Amino acid sequence: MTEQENKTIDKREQILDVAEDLFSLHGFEAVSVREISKAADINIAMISYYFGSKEKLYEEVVIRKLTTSDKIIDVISKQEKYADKLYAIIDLYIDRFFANRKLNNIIFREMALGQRTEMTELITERLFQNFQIISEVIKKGIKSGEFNKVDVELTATTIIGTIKLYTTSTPIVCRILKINESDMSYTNKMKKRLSVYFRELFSNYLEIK
Amino acid sequence: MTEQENKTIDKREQILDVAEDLFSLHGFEAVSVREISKAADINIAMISYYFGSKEKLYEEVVIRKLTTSDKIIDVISKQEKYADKLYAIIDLYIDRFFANRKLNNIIFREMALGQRTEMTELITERLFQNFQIISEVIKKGIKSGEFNKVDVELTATTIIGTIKLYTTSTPIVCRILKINESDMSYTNKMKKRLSVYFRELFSNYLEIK
DNA sequence: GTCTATATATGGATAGAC
DNA sequence: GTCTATCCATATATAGAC
Repeated sequence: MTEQENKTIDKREQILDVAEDLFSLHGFEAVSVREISKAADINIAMISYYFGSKEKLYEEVVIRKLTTSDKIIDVISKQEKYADKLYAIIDLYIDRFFANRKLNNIIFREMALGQRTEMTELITERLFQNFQIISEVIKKGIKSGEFNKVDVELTATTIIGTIKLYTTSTPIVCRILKINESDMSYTNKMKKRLSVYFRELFSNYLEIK
Repeated sequence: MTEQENKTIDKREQILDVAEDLFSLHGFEAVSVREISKAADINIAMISYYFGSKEKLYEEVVIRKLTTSDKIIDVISKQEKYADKLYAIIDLYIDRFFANRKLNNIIFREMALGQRTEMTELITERLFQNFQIISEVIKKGIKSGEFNKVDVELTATTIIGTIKLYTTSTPIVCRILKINESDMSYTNKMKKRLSVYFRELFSNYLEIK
């Protein structure tokens, strides 16, 4: 790879990062390519040059992180008990949701709009896989006799729904937990607290004592 | 009230209903006043006439349903056990979230944007009240010895988070539950299922046996 | 690859006739 | 209250010079 090619990729990534920030903060329609070009410190024409259009840029912002390969199977296989498998997945999802907060904002807004496009199909597919993984573990746990017979789908949505609320509705969550919104140091404490909470919740609901 | 006044109120309400639909479907920025006026079958100039601006119209769409008085206190007081109080609140919230699906879409999108405006303050305040009511019941239940000592705030967010996922991420939920998205008859079944699920979940987690 | 200048469309809002 | 016509700001996208 030549230095020039490297530079080009950097520029592209730089634009994508800035765009992700802005789209996450204000939504697709509210952000202009002018803003993006200004924030990314590039000429406005470069966005058309690199991506073709604002819409294509938006799609690439979403898709680039959606297609990263999954190492979740490894995480699961390391644990013997189904409960531990589940908790390992939950911890992984907590990490991911907090790390990809911005992208999640974009994704779930797109979901809420509920318009069928190529992109929403891709997102739905991806989120569905997450649910499938959780559901599978719970189902197998039930079959093995380790878990109670519970509503598998709703249990899975409780996990996603609760974590999602924490990463996409910051103002209200900060209000509830009496945290200063500008103080982002709470993230780690929050992740730990969520992790502990799910263990307590499901050790009562799921695990047969 | 004269007939003319009545007609005016109807027109206003009509515009507000149509606007709520469109804002919920596409978001504030993506909807033009031209679209709204067309869909509401009124002249475009009437929106300025009635509301002053697009933004004011948007605010009124949100605020009009946010200021309805609460009968939640009645619902709680009818129940003796804290568990039954909690389940009564949950059922009420399930009803409300499903009934106000469109508005919730708008509200939580506004939350996700996380920009401090007069309106978001109002929304945050309102949502916070919901959390407070749930939290209070759980706290009192713990104090009375009826409930286990749990993470009160996270338990409350699980309730809201799970219900919210069902009403704001329809495509993925339909996918999970293997429901046809266009078939809206599932709503009642879904509400019942959620209600039963929360009872099972919390009878294990909260209630001391 | 990078820039300026511009074509073109669409948006919100309102002046002024009725 | 209702409408048409129009103003003006801002948007995306691109042609063409360098």
